[in-house]
Amino acid sequence: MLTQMDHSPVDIENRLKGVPETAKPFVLPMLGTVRHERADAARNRTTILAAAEQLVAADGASVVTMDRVAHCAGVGKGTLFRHFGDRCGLMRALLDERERAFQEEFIRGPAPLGPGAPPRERLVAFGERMYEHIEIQGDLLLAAENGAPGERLRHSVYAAYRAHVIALLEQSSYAGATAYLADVLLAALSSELVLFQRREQALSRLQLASGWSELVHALVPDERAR
Amino acid sequence: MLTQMDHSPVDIENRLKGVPETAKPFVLPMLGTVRHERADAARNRTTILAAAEQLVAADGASVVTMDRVAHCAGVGKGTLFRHFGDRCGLMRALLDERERAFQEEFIRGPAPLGPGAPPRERLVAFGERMYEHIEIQGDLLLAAENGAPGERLRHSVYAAYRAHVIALLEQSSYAGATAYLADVLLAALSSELVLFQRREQALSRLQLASGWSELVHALVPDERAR
DNA sequence: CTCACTAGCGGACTGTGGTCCGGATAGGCG
DNA sequence: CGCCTATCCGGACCACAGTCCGCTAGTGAG
Repeated sequence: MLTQMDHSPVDIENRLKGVPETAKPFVLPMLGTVRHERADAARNRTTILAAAEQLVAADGASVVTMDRVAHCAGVGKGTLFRHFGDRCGLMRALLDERERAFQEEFIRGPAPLGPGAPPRERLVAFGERMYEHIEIQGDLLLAAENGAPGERLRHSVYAAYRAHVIALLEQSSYAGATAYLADVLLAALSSELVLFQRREQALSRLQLASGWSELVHALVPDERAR
Repeated sequence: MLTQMDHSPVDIENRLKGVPETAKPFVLPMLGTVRHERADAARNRTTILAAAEQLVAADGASVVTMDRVAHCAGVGKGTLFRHFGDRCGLMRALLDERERAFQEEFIRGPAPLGPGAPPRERLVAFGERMYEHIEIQGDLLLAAENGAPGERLRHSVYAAYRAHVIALLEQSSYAGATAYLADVLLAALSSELVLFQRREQALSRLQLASGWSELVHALVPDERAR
């Protein structure tokens, strides 16, 4: 009917939406700081997450509907979407804690995943850790990614992985286009592909790990070669 | 109401459905032959395809709804689903002709895409041709693939690509796990990723092509090395 | 040509994701 | 303590994919 603006769940955008330029102090809140969430809202968020977690654990992520989560949490459907934007957002929120820990591991954790090991070894470890991650969170990852096509690639989680892989490639003496190669390597670790390989192709975890190691060794030069 | 069999659009399954074992001659029709489609049904199929094609050309695949196609073709919605199974099936049908030609090219066409060139060159050509394919059919490919997660990997189109790449890898003297590598290479050519690289990352076609070429050269040994 | 059989048809119906807006309320402020 | 308003709530509502089933008409047999 009017401007078909995207329905982003990001709070900042809502905040800046239709503000008439009154005497409101022109302050852009620091990114990352959340302007005081009302107590009932916070309570609802945790209630919803708990309900969702329970339902996912019981029935599997793929059959959990927003209606059921809302009903089970004792809130209206609008509340779910207010907090999480869309279904994928809710799933991502469920993954958030593990995801955060995972990122922490490869950014600041111990070698070979974290800093200290040569970049090629870190890449190998990264892939193995990602396979493990997918093994554990499989269905949830699938549910979190299956939104608009290409949405997962635009999201901050992917951006973090991408930045990490690019950094490792640059630390190695890889001569080619690092961004391109990073996307290719991450494509090899996408949950959709990996779950297909595990379930349909019946590849063992070992086969995946050795395939990945081979791949990285073929593509990424040893640090000493620089 | 009865056996909840999957709603596959494949004719063979329908054919074998609830046949009582009367005196019907026990004949398995050759695969690929379609048991006589009624004239009105065939007419409807082409009408639907024409309507869909027109709508996709006019508005883009992503906003074309089944209702609109049905209405625009002057048939009921049930008819669409009878013929094509689901939305992705319709999109795939729209792609079918080009897809067929593409496959023909790399199976029986002239070198370097077809047989005659060394496998590594054929792989490079395959990627370039795939990039071109995605360039032209982008949105339609996206619409055709965005179904249940992993469905695209289970489909015959993917299987054909996969078989082709595996064959090329085996023809080269690649020593590792060909199936794993084939999936990785195809992941690098998935329309989702490629459209992301083109549109979000603003990579040029040339950058993609050279990235791909680099990738293949790093991974696949030259034939003479065998 | 006629009949019977069944493939095919169509559109009402269901389930799900996502939107909207009138009403309720937390919590800062006087 | 009571008011005021930004914030939040809830569920009615919409759009769309996909299902179902009673009816129609094409087709092959006789």
